[in-house]
Amino acid sequence: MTGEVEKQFSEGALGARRKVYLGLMADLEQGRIVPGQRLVETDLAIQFGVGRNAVREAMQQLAGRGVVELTPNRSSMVRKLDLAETLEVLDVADVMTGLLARYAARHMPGAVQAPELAIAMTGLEDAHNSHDVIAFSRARRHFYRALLAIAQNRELQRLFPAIGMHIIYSQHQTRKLREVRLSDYRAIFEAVNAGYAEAAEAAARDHVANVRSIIMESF
Amino acid sequence: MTGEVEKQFSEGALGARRKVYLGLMADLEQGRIVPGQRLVETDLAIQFGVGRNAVREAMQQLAGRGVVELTPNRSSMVRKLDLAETLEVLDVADVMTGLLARYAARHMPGAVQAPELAIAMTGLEDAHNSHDVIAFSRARRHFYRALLAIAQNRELQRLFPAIGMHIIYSQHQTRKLREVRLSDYRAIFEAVNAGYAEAAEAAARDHVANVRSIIMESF
DNA sequence: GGTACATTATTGTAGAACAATCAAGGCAGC
DNA sequence: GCTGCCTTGATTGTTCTACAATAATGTACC
Repeated sequence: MTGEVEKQFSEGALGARRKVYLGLMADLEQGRIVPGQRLVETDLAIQFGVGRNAVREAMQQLAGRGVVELTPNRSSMVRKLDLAETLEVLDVADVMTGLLARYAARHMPGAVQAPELAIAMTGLEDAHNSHDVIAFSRARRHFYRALLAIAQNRELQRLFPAIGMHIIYSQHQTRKLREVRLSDYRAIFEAVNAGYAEAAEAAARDHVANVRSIIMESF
Repeated sequence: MTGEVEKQFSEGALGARRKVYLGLMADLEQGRIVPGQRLVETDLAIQFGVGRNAVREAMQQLAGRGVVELTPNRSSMVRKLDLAETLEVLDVADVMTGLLARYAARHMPGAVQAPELAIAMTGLEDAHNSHDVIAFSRARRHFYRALLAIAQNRELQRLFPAIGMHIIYSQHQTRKLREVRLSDYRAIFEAVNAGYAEAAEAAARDHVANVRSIIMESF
């Protein structure tokens, strides 16, 4: 509700590394850091109130997730994608999102997480109507989280968030990459909800294709 | 040629973190560590002659690659997959390997890395004939590396090795998961070499399906 | 104005130190 | 003998200091 830094949970019960990791992820989602930006270890250590070790461990984690790029003896950078690499990311996202939707639909009948998906869908609509870009990003994250929970595939849960979509969203937040998408999400939602695996996969891949074409126009 | 620890390059010019990372990956491939094994930070630090910091950074990297599992306040473990999670990994491997083969085939015409793939294929046959399980693992890694180089997709290059196949291979090294595979690899090789994208994808996915059924028998 | 050199900023690495947590063994009580 | 608590040891989590190595920047000299 407030403009505050979204302290994930009740208190600072988080470990130091996790604090940095979550902090930077939130910073990216909310535009406080941008692709291409240089991240200096000591600055981050001071900013998050942790030791430099913890920062370095978090950077390894973030690099694995495709959020930052590490080059020896150089400051790490928030990953920045040119058009070519953006399309490469989308090629991977295509098959992975398709897999996600297919499995979510398959496991939907009787899934205990079904309500969460419906809530996430509503949140997506609310955020869309509010024209709040950041709220929409968060809602989208919740939506995918619900899909992943339903899909019941631990390897997919591990790897899907490692796809460079975070960066793509961050680089194109300001663009009009939002109109087309709500209907996309609804199509995915309904196919998954109905348990239509083939339709869900198709909707998911259509969505990625839509994102791709919008990006190609506006790049 | 020798049974030595495969010092990747000429000398110890590697950084400390990388030394631990590559060392543990080699240890896994060569069976010196096995899924389920506990890894103690201080031991590794002594073993590789580096500081504990470097070990912890390497563990973050390895966790991102799906090689170890980190649980707070507990020693990290080499990831171990039960049958269910093995199948989940294979579901992801299915679409990702298919994507890899399709793109490799698409970019094959005129690819400068074409010879490397042929060499890798030969190495695979040699290793198979020699009945050396470890040599076969290395050859298989070279084969996929060549495919990734040809496929020209940086996101795939980043994510594909993060799929938990390392662990699957490690857990089933001793089984007869080897007879069927050489012909699989040859099928992929020939489709890719000919530039037949559809056939390459099909061959790759058939291969994963074969691995799956062999594992399901012998589990 | 450009090249060589000095300076600064930053990362890479090791190590000490201590708190926090978990696992295991031992001891007491029933 | 069994159960449950408690002590103890092993290990991780974390910060700090220190210094070497490297890259980026600025400066003086020609």
